Amino acid sequence: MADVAALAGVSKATVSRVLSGAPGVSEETRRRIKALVKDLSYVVSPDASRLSRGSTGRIAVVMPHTTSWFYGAVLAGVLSVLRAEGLDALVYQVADGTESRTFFADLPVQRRVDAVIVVAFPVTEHERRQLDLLGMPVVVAGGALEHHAHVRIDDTTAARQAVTHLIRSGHERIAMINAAVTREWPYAPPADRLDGYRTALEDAGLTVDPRLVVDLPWSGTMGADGMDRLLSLDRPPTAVFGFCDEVALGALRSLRRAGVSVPRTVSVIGIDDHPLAELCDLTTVRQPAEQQGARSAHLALDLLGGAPTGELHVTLPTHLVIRATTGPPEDS
Amino acid sequence: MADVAALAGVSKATVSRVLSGAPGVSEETRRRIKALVKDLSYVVSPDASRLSRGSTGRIAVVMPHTTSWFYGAVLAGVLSVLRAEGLDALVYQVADGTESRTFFADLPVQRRVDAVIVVAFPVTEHERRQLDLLGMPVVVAGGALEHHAHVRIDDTTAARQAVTHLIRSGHERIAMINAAVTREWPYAPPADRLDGYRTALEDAGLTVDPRLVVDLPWSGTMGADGMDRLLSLDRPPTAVFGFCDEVALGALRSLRRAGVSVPRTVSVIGIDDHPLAELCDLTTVRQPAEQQGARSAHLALDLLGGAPTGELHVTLPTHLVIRATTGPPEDS
DNA sequence: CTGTTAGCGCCTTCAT
DNA sequence: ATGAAGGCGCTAACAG
Repeated sequence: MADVAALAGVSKATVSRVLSGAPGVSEETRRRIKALVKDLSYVVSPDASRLSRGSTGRIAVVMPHTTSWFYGAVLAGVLSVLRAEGLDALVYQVADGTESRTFFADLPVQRRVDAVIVVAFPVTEHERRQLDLLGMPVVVAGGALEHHAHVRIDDTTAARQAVTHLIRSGHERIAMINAAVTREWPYAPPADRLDGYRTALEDAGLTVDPRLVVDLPWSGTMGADGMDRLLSLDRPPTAVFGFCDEVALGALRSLRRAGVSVPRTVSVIGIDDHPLAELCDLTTVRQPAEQQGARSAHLALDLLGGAPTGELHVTLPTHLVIRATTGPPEDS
Repeated sequence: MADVAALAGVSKATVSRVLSGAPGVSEETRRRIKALVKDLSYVVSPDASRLSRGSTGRIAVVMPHTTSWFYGAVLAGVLSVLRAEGLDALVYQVADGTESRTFFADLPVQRRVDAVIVVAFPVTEHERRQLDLLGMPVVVAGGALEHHAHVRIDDTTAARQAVTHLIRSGHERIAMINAAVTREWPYAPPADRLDGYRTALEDAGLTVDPRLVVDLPWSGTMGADGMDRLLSLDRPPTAVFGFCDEVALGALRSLRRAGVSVPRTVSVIGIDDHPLAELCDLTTVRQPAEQQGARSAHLALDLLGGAPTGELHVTLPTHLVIRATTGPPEDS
């Protein structure tokens, strides 16, 4: 910048003003400096700028992993909003317990970012306190956290929408394959979807048969495993509600391999509307993943702006998407 | 840091030495300062540190989108390596033509990072030149770029593995549903997979029937659309090779809806080994996405270290994964 | 409107 | 082994 100033015959201050669009520079010198800057293809050093300005111009996105659709979509939403605002995103992947421990112990985001967006992450009480003493805005996408802004869906409602659809189709023996929430697959509050399943049944005057609820730790094939278990029952269910689409797709595999007709003999429904759900003709409840990311980013920006103008706790709606894996039960 | 120095009764220089692990400090003062630092839970400002040191401690990851499995997996690989090295990742999503244009015009990564990892991105000649004048290491993951390091698979070979598997199973009328590469879905070199398809057929003494090659611009359902087209042929193929798993899964949907038995009447194969391929029992050729990310990150680190010790052009192997969507043709 | 003067927080010679 | 001083590149008061 010193060079530019010298070549333009002005002071660094003036160049700085031009580059930051600050007022108080004559149109003419402004034009001259701009031309020179373009000529030299000069760009300011954000770090130096931030050092003296105070803010980093970056925000951290913390997620357990980046591979599955949900996290990718949330990230996409965050990025598109931040880019528009000229902010950079630092992505931190905090997968297993070890990484989580060191992350919250070292808090590597300290002094590196102006705000943190935590994506669908089960935060312990201790970790929450760590987050608090970070002293910067924290917003949660796809979950909730005491004392902090968040954007999410209502998991209980989503589950009810799914199960109610099955009930309305005439089903009475409805099973649920539930994912025990772990560090590796934490993307919904532990019990919300199960609660939705239960209340939907109860509201319809149906009883909850504990044998029809399969609880498994997350794995790529847990949906298939869960379905196998259900198929080995004396009286298998006529419909299955999967914790999420990936679980439901796993259930479909077991049914296909077992030669069970879908939806004639067994109906299957999930939650998410994963892109591949469409290709598998899976009935599901859609949740807006990208929007959750985008709204979180907006919330973070608001918080940064100092004026939390809107609501700090956003719940986005979910919608039933009926495809080909659900239908009336065989004997009805 | 000034505070720490004052409280410890030493100079900032000493504190700095301790914090950066530099030699020339007595064990005793070192211990004392460390304790104090922990007490105050003080951390250095990376920005300030970098300002005076010169490097940013960050590297940029540029990808067309973050939603699909491949990109997420590559990102995961990159992140795990960088984290181990204490480097931060700035993620840039450059989706459509407009974003791409502004990205390469403004080069927002300038002065913000020490190196750039470009993920599976079709770079034009002009853009390549822009990248060159960035003056920092650029490595390509999942693709190749003149003058730059890269990590990828051999797409031609992968396609040959897939098609050869079909040929060995006895198929002769083998179709390909090819994704016309676009900005939105650029994750393989335009013609490589098609070439692999062709040479595999030719090597087996089979003729390439142009009617069996469907070229469609990328979309979520292009696999299904392509399959519909193939099914409407006078003599439909007995096997279909999809550009990638998502295309193959789309083909499966069309076959299922049309009541065509798989693999009895038509076999289907893809490339990727997408996590859901397993749930759909899809035969495919696996490519190591996460590894491509990890290796790219290592390459970037090497380049940063100044000593490009290893090979700068890495090609990772792919493997056939046989599942349930391929088998011998009906009449053989 | 423009230039001068201080820092921002840290690292790095060079002395001591 | 430690301290003092200068500078990294830029912005933010103040002056003019």
